[in-house]
Amino acid sequence: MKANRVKCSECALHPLCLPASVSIEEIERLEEIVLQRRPMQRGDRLFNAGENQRAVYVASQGSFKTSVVNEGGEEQTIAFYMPGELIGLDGLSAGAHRCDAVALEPSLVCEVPMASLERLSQKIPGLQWQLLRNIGKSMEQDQDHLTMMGRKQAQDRLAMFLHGLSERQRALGRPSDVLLLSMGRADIASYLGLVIETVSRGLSQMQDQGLIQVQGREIRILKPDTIAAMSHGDYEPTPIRKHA
Amino acid sequence: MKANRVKCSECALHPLCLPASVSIEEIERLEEIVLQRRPMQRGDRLFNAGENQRAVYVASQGSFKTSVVNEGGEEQTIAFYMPGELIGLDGLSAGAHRCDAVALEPSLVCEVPMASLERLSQKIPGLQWQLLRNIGKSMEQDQDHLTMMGRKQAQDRLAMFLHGLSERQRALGRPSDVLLLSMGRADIASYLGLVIETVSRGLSQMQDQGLIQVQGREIRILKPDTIAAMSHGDYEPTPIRKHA
DNA sequence: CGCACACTTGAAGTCAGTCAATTTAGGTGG
DNA sequence: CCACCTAAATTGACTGACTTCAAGTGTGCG
Repeated sequence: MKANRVKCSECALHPLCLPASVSIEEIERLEEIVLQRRPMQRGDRLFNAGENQRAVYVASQGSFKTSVVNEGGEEQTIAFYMPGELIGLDGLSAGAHRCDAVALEPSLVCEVPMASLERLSQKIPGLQWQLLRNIGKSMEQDQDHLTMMGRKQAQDRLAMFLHGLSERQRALGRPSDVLLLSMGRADIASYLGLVIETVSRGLSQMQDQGLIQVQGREIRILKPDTIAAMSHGDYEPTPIRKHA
Repeated sequence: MKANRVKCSECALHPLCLPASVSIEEIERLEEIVLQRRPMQRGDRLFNAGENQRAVYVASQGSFKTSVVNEGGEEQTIAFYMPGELIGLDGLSAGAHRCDAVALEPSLVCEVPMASLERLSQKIPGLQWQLLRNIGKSMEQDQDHLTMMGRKQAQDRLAMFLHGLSERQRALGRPSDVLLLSMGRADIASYLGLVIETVSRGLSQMQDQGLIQVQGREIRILKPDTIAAMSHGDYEPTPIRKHA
C-alpha cells in the first residue's frame, strides 16, 4: 500500500485537527501521522469484518458504506459516509471491525493508524476530546438511523433519508436541493429496512406528488419543507378520503 | 441532590475503573470524583432531552431506558441499560442530551461529572482509552439494535431482543434462561419498531411453539438454541404447509 | 373491593413484501 | 457511433403480515 505523508488540510481530516485547543505545532505533529492512501475505486474495501482495526479513516473525496452480512448471507447497510466523516470506529471496543467498508465511488482516503493516534493523544489532550466529539457525532447519526427505522411508514423513512442526505450536503457547503446518490437502490433499501421495490415505488410516488424529481441516481428536491415535515412525522399526505 | 463519595468498587463502575493500565493510586483519584446519587424510583429521570450533559452515569442496580419523542408526540425507545452500562453518552458531541433517561425500576446510580472526568483523564491516559472502549461497546449495542430493526419479520426481532437480553444477563453472571423484564410491552414495541399488540402476539406464539414461557413480565427461555437461531436469521419456523 | 392500568385476544383493513415482467441505464466491443 | 449485452431500476398483480380498532382478561394498588 503506497501511502504518502500529506498536510492535514489537504486531506479533509478536519474533524480530527480542527479543535481550537490544539496548537499549530500540535497540528503539525498530527499531520505527520496522517497517511493518504492511494485513490480507491468503486467497490474497493477499506476493511472487512473480522480484521483488526489498524486505523481510522476519513474520505476527503467520495463516499463509503459500511455493511454487515448476517448468517443468512444477506447484506445490511449500516451507514453511509460522506467526506469528513470518521470511518472505522466500529470495533473500538473489540479492536476488530464488525463491518465491511466499501467505496461507493472513486474516493480518496486519509488514514490515521490507531497506534499513532494513541501515542499522540497522550501528548495532546485536546486531540482525544476532539476525537470523542467526533465519536459522539457518529453515535448521533446511528441514533438518527435508529429513529428512522422506528418509522412504520416506508414513505416516512424515505423522507428522513433524503432529508438527512440533504442536510449533510448543506453541511459540506454543497447545494442541498440536488442529490447525486452514490449508492444504489439496494443499498438504500437495506439501509432503511425495506426492499428495493418499495424504495423505487416510494420515490416514484414522491415524484408524482411533486415533492422530488427523480432521474436515476440524481434526485432534485422540489419541496424541501414538505420532505422535512414528512421526515419529522407530522404531515398529512393529502389524505384519500373514502367518502369525499 | 444528596450525593456521597463512595468506593468505586461499591458502585459497579467497573467499566471505567478496571483498565489494567490504571494504577491503584489512580483508581483512588477516580473514586474521589464518583458520586453516588440517592436511590431512584421507577419513572424518575436521570436527564431530559435538551439538558446540558453534566455527567455520565452507571446503574449499579436497576435498569434504565432512553427515549426520544418526535414532533408527533410519540415516544420511541432508543436503548435499555443494565447495570454496568454507561448512560448519557448521547450529546457527547453537542454537549446536550438528545434523549430522556428514565428508571424502569428502583435503581442506584453512580455519576461521574464531565468536568471531573475531563480533568482526570488528562492525568490518567489509560482512563480515556478505557472510556473509549466503553463508548465502543455502546456503539456496538446501537448497531445490534440497528440490525434488529433491519429484520422484516416481527418474530425475528423479538427473538433478537430476547436473545440479546439473555446474553447480557449471562454477562452479568445472572441466569440467562429467566428474564425478569423491567420494561413494559409498550417499551419493547417501541424499541423494536412494532406496535404493542404485535409484541404480545409474538410472545404468545413463541409460547405456543414451546420456545418460551410467558408470565407477564417474567419470561422463561425454554429453547435458547432455537431463539438464537431465529435471532440469527436462519430458522425455518415449522412451515405451515398449505397442502399438508 | 373496585378501579385503573397493562396485557391479551379477535376481526378487519392496509401497506409492504413477493414474484414476475418491462423498461432503462451502463459498459463493451465491433 | 452504434449495437449489443448485462445489471439496475421501475412497474404491476397478488399475497401475507403487521397495524388498526375494539373488546376482553387479567393484575396490582389504593
